[in-house]
Amino acid sequence: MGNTVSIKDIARKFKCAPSTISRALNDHPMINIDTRKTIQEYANKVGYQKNTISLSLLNQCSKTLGVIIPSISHYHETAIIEGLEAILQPAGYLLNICVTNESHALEKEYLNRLVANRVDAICISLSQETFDHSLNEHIDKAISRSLPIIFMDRFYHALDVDRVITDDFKGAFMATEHLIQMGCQRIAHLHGPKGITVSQQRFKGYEACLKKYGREVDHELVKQVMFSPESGLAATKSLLDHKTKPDGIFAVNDEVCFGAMKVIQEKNYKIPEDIALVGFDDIPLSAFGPIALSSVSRKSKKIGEQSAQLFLAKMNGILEHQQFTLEPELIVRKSSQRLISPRFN
Amino acid sequence: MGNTVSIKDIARKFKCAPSTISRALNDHPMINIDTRKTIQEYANKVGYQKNTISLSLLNQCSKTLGVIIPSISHYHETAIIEGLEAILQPAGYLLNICVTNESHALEKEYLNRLVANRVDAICISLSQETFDHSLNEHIDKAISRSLPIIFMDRFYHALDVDRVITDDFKGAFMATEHLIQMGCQRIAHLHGPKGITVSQQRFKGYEACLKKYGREVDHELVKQVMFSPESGLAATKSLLDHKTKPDGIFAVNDEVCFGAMKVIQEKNYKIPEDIALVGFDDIPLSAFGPIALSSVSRKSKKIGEQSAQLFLAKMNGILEHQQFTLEPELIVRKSSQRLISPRFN
DNA sequence: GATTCAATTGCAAACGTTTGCGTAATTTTT
DNA sequence: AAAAATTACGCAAACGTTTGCAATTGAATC
Repeated sequence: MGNTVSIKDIARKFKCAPSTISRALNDHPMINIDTRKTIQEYANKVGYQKNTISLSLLNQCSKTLGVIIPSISHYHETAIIEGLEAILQPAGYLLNICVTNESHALEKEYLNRLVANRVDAICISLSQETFDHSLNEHIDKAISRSLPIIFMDRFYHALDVDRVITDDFKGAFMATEHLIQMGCQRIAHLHGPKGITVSQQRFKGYEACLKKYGREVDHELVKQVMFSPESGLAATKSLLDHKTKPDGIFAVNDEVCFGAMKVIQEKNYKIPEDIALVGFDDIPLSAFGPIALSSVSRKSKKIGEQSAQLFLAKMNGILEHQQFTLEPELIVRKSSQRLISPRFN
Repeated sequence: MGNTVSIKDIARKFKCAPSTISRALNDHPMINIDTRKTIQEYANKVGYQKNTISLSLLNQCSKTLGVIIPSISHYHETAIIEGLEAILQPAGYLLNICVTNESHALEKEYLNRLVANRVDAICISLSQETFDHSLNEHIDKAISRSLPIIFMDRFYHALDVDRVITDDFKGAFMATEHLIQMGCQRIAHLHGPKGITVSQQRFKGYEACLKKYGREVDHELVKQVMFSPESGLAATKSLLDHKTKPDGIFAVNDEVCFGAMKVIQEKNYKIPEDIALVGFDDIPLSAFGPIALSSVSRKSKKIGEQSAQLFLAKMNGILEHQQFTLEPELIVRKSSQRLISPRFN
């Protein structure tokens, strides 16, 4: 830092006003063309780099987007970040990424820090704790200072906000319907963590689909899991230990399915003949598990791209709130593609 | 933004100087205790939030760390970010995360942008293109302006720099030695992308271990891959199509192994009996693949934590360059744990 | 030769906050 | 009652950059 050179330094060197240097560096026609060139060359030589901080202060805009996410260890979140960067890098923005680990306290802390840093907007996926305890004054406060907040995936109420989500309900419906069409009679559901919108929506889609086909949700067949293979394994084990085994499982995400596949194979059931399996997220490894896994893609990267575009629209003064709901897509692979009728019928 | 309230606004309200407000909000004893309370309450009521940008300008430090990584789609990178955040969040820092997609142009662009934003330091893992063409003037320039640069994993020469890496050589050596001890005679290596340090180091470790046991590298058994399961599948297929098949494979990472396992099973070879397999990175799904995968853990989160601590040391004025080399750990699972002798002997 | 005009450049304020120093006003000490 | 000390606050500069406006210079016009 000691050797950072500023416009003032250059001005001293040339014995002229900082404003002249500023204009010269910005190629302002007001400045003599030769003067401009000379100054630009000198600035280049001494490695002058514009200080964006002073600009942020002046223009009241930091060219930075705050991103708050509950976790960064799954494909979905990293794909969102890739989508955000794909759009915002060319637009000259930087990303301040904050991971809350599903903690409400951290979410609040980070939100404050981003506001203090005057990010131009915040893209947020709420933490589980924020849901569980409806602790959302921090969000309301941020909105009330007219800082654009864009919700990704998880939003805490149906208020008039900006958001980009996937139609989880529909995705779950499609997955369940697919299992039914594959001849599954007892379709279990590995239900995600309680408070989270996506868990709830996926359960509702599952429920609605069963209802459409004249079936009821059998609560013996619904197990709650975390978003991890270990959790999926444990839950599936308890499903298999039960007297009425499932012949199909729709799980809240793919990692959970990897755990499920493990224990199903250990118990020598065949996938998909005995138990058909559909996950959610379509992670890059889904085709490379024990059995190629069928999965609902929620267009994770697209969520990032769409959020970024919504953000850019906000920056251009479009103030109306917008809601985007992306269409999920069912990717059918071996884990649910039955060629023979199920053993338990 | 319209309704952000500043110290000056509050000063107008109380008909006093901004300096008084500033001191009051910072609980400076110079200010009358009652005045302080009154001002603090008012500030709280109107939702005053300190503008950190002005502070950054004043203090010449932005409380932000720039992070430049080539990709964000693997466990390793996200774990690094988790490690960085674990240490830097409590210290009051924010992260500016930039993903280069292995592009030199983007790396350069992001580096400039971070410098312009006056981040306090940069943690960087160089892009492949930067290696391939030795395009590192941008790094030298950044270092010459005495901006602390901490290299993670990939560093471009043995210069006196700050860096935190895993001993890839040793990890590869351990993996190869393990395969030898499991009775493997023809150990193949799925070699990562050419230019990258980690690929080279892992190959060297593999090579050195073979040499230790009086063997030569058989270049028919070394295939180059990208860091993806698809690439691993293709490379393994070509290995298996060859007349002299391997009975052990050490792969540059776990994703590659997932591809390898797929094709090995399709061809009805047994893992680990016919072909034993060891990967690298120990991703969360490694135990949940087709076969529980043995893998070298490179302590990804630890790299982030150590880098963060090195950064904090720099912020505290420790100027000497430091190099940390973390010890890898071999996690043995089923994919390499042979109970019977190999079929091809 | 006075006036107008164009071409360059400088001045100063602004963004929000902190901080050393100066200065009142009040209290304590002699 | 005068001197000294304490308390509480204001002034102004600083960080780096931009920008409207004023000012200077020189040349062109009448």
